[in-house]
Amino acid sequence: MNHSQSPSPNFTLSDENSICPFMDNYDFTNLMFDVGEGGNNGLIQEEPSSPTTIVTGESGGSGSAFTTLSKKEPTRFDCKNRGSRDGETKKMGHRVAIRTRSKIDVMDDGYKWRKYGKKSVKNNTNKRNYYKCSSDGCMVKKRVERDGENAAYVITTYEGVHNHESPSHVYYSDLGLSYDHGNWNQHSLLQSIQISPPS
DNA sequence: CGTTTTTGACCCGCGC
DNA sequence: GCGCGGGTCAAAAACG
Repeated sequence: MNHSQSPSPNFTLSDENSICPFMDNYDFTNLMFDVGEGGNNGLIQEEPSSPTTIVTGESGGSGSAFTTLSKKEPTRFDCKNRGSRDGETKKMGHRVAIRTRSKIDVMDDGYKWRKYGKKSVKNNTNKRNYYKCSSDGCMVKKRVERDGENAAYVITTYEGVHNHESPSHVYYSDLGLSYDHGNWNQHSLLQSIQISPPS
């Protein structure tokens, strides 16, 4: 289970990869972008020229549903604000869904994730994994599931915004390095996505 | 020894 | 009101 634990460049994936695991394992073929801000239906536009689609959703309540690449089953991301438990303010953070083609299920985006659940969903023989940021006070969640039809694809959904820098960020910042090929990961991508953090 | 994973149970919203 | 689908909890095991 221990994939690349440390954000160090020395990734030791159990696979046959060794040098550049990112480029080997990750292939951002489809990213879904959904700007479900308020009322607009964040539909994805799948452009053949740039097959990069990202889906983000900001708090919601409003059905920021998006159709996934014209699949037969319209994948819908309903904002389940289960805050009624403790009467907490039902505030959900940023949401980003990314569909990638990768060999491995979980991709190391620089953050430390702790798995807290596994569930088999409908329309998908594979299981969906639920992760939570293990950083203190950071309630960012992440859900990873393989595409039912294309097992080569992995759908990763981030929910929330980190209230801290990623370990890899501080690591590389300390070393004076910048994000480059080796350190490419979703962190930089997410950074570019999360341009409008929730109030 | 502390942290994470595992796994079933529980819980909750929604549709019927 | 009930059942389904999905999300989370929590105890124990596993891991480093």
